[in-house]
Amino acid sequence: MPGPPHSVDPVRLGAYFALIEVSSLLRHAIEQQLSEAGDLTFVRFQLLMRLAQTPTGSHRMTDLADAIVYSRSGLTYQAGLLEKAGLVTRAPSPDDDRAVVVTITEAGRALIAKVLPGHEEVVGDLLFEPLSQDDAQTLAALLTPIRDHMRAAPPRSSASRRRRPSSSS
Amino acid sequence: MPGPPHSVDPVRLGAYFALIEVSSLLRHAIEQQLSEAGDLTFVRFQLLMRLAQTPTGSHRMTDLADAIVYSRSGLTYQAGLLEKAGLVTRAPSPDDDRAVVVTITEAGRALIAKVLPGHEEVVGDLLFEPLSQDDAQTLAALLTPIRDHMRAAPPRSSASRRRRPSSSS
DNA sequence: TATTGTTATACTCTATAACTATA
DNA sequence: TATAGTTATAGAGTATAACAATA
Repeated sequence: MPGPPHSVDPVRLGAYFALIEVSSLLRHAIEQQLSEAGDLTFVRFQLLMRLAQTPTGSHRMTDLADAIVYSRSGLTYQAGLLEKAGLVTRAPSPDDDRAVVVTITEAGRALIAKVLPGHEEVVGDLLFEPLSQDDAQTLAALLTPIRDHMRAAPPRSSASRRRRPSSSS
Repeated sequence: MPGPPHSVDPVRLGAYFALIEVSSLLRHAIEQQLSEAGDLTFVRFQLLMRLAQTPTGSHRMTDLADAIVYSRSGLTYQAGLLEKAGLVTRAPSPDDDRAVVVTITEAGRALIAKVLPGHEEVVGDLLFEPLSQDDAQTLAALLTPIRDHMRAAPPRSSASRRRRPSSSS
């Protein structure tokens, strides 16, 4: 019986599988902690974190969508939930009347502060426990260029809004 | 205004963020390729791959659930879809009449074969493009122990079936 | 005309609890 | 009694397409 026609580099395969598994398990654990500690999902936590990291605590909707993940409509949904919970505000941008500026509130910052220690504990226990400080450094040094590369070359995902040919009934 | 009360190790933070971002972007791209090339989701692809890797092409339901992800009911759902598509079969286990053995079909193997080249291309282009062979080796060497550690210490996730105290309605 | 964002919608997925059957 | 798996159910999340408004 034939094996795979062109066997894949086992080293890469191992790295790839481990990456998938690690991120999947990590995300699972994080979701659970965030949910228990602050009724947050990982996506909403990421959004709040991204906002909290800027001096103004603000971002445009599109920037958030590009940074975190998805479709604009998906972000509108999540931002709506955050706003409803009083964790962010949305206001028209002064610069561009089409744009909406999302800003984290005090309550949002407080929630981050409340949740962060437990979050870090999970990440520390799960991700970094088997790693030395040097290892962590190495890991960052490997992953950062990958991240930049992925960001630079949006190959299939994140095609900005497509427009169909229109016309023709 | 107070910064974070106990600033986090920036190196670890960088590694953590990069990991999240990389896996998220990668998964997005993979989902897209699998969907276009073979009408597969990543989860179902993983299930088929896991099956294809064993000599018999079989696994018990519980083993699959533990290996890939989730709740048993979630796996039942996904296995049902795979079975309906003719990619796997389900049969009672000879050893244990409670157990169900899932087996990949020829069609399942064919679909894997059809989808795999494109899959590898995406992974190669996105994940390994900025990495030397040595880098890939290093990455695997870092991630594998983490994976094993996470598997060994299921901290919050994957509590096997819990049982409430019962009684006392 | 291109871009920003929202809405409506339809669908996929996931988990919890209750249940059956076997060890 | 504990484990394997399924079912019913209910909710959350996501993307696509259509739309309104501004650049």
